Amino acid sequence: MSTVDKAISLLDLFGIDAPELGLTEIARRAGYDKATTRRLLLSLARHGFVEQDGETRHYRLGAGLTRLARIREARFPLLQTALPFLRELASATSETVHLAEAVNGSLLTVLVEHPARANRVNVDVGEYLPLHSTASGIAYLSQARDEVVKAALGTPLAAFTSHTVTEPAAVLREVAAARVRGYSVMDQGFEDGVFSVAAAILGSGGYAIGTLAIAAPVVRTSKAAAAERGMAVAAAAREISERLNGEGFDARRGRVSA
Amino acid sequence: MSTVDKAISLLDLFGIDAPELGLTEIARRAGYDKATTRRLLLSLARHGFVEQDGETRHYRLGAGLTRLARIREARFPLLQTALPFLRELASATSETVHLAEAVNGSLLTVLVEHPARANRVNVDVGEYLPLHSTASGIAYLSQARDEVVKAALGTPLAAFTSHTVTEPAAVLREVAAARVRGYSVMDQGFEDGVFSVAAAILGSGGYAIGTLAIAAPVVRTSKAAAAERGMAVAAAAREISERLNGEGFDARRGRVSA
DNA sequence: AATAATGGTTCAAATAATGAACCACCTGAA
DNA sequence: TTCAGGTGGTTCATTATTTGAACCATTATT
Repeated sequence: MSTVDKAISLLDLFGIDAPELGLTEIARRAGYDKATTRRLLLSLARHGFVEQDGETRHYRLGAGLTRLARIREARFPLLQTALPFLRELASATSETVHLAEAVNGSLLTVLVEHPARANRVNVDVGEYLPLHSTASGIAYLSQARDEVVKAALGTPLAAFTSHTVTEPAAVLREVAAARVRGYSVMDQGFEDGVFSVAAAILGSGGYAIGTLAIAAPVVRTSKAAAAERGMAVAAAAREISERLNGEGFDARRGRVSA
Repeated sequence: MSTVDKAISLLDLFGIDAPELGLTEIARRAGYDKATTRRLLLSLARHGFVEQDGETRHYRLGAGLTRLARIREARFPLLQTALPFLRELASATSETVHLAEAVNGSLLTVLVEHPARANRVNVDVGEYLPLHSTASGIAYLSQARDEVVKAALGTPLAAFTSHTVTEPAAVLREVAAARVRGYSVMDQGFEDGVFSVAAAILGSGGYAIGTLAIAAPVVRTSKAAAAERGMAVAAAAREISERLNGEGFDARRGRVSA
């Protein structure tokens, strides 16, 4: 493992649940020596990726990340483009709506809108979504390159609930169905009691770069409700893709026409 | 220079002006060998800090940054808290309003609201602001630790325009004036034709963690207008500080009371 | 006063980073 | 077709950086 990987992996220790950590704690969690850990943290701090509290001496994520994230957004305004659609869907359906982005062949939750009601599905920003057992994952695979699909189903598939489909062939059937339907459906494949629908957001190459999903308690989900939500995410995902890739983007062909 | 620093410094090559770069280009700009550069990029890509376009093979900033930036924001909601104030100020004054955050003793622009008019001051997200020659810098120093002020004025001060004040003693007088007044004033110290006012945003320790500034063309700036803008930024900065640090935050004492 | 935490530092030994030279590929020119 | 010059990407002996056990200073806690 390269030193750079070690340094960056330190950043992954900071989550919503553990926003500030001491040196010894970080070294212990990461499994590196204290001296090493400190040197890595200093490098990260030099670029504003972490910062140290003057009083407690604890470390936390720094503002340099915000800067780079905003430069990326300027180039690729996924969040900005998608946000109004998430709001709209969350308010129309009164269910949790979340946006995931493809990173290294994994899906990463980057934006969540929770409805204002007590019994709802909770999704956290920063959560990774397995490809074979979430509506988002199936939707993503339905518009991904063949190699990506092969890679995703090549390793053994984990069973998260008693409903999780773990045979690659069965997953592939779901993927194909989603491609035809325009959206994917997942009944408690990742978490018990959660029913989701999702659709892929396409990049200029015509392949999925992310997904938009609605997650609802299974008790509030009828066949009709699922279809309705599915049509809604599919429409929103299509609209987001078009805005993202500019005019002249044909969803059928999935390429920017010259 | 550590390997980690080299890797992270590659990210700094991606700006608003150069959002996508090829391998050779990156190696050339960074001054590293092509093989080295590629290995560093692969490490960064493994964590989603950069991603590679499948067709052009060019690299750009990745979605992993967004994830970490959002985790930070969850802990420290400066952008979220400040955004409505920036909007409000920009619309009330019809001038450019920008928010900067302290990173390693430098000020970094993280949020900008431009007014809907042709003749305005342009500020870019990601820009660093010199401490001695911008209204933001002076405001920051007016609420910074003594060591920070000493460090900032210890090295020779660059003259950006014919108006730039470069004698440490004169800068210190400006800093003191800003502390008394509650906001700082800068007349074309960084860019000709630009007049700015700024106020510090305080962290829970009572020291500046960032600044809020209004930048206007000097032709639209009278003494009265400057005072008015100054009062407005000061009030907004105070309000943001209070919200950020929770109730019980006393701006005078600048500490969270137990 | 002893104990056990913490953050931080040192330097010889171990390991990982480096870069010149090398492909393979593409594009435009002759 | 062939060549030149441009990509992105790879290899491996040489070299420089990273590593970590042991160390110190400080701060609670017993």
